[in-house]
Amino acid sequence: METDARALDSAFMALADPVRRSIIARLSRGPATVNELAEPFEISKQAVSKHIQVLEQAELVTRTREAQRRPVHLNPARLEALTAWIDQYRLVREGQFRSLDAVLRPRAADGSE
Amino acid sequence: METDARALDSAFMALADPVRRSIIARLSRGPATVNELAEPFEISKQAVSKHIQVLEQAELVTRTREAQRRPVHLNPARLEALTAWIDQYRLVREGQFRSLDAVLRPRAADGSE
DNA sequence: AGGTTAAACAACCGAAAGGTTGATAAATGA
DNA sequence: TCATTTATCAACCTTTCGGTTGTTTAACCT
Repeated sequence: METDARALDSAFMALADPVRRSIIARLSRGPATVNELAEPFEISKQAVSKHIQVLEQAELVTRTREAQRRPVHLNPARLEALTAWIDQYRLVREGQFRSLDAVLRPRAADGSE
Repeated sequence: METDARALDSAFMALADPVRRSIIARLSRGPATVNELAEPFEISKQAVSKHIQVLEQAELVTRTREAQRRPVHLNPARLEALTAWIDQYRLVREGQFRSLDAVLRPRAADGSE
């Protein structure tokens, strides 16, 4: 399954921040509201809200509605897409040879993703 | 076992760019010089050189010296560190439905997986 | 030595990231 | 109805990113 380049851009970028990774870690234990997610951090709730928007645009999390709250849920499928991308190079490298790569990735030679 | 936060910052950030991911893809087929890496792109060689510096600081690649050339090599160990980070949350999530979700949403129906 | 090739260094620019404060919207509940 | 809770929207500011062009450094080859 070929993941779109923009999707990878936004997902990797979203994970390139300790606050957002911490939010992911928290959500792996179950959904949480913005207030709950903001609590451990020194920064403002608005800042955390922005971080959640970044994660949402990257489709790493989704949100539902419940009264005034908007619980945030982890989307493990996106995380899998990232490991899938990484693994294709991590694993290919094991064999170290171009021929193996040709077998695994019968594609153009210019490093398309 | 906990990878340093700064290392994750720089590594995920480095992968959040299509040019740099393409360079990783190319290097998975073996080392290459800056000129070779720059060739497929429209941007200047200096720009590619900067991209390589970003990858190098993230320790996703290393460089050796060979006459005037400075071949760039992939560092698969860093890629593994990233999948290791992702996997700890991707896998934990499998069994998670209770906790806050059950408390906050007695009539849950999200079907996001 | 002089010329060529490979690549980094440096200064600069526009756009985007990450933060702030203040105002607003939406649903709840007294 | 009206205050409260929850969270977003809107400006704004500063720093970083990704790109440019121009200038050096470093090693090679006659």
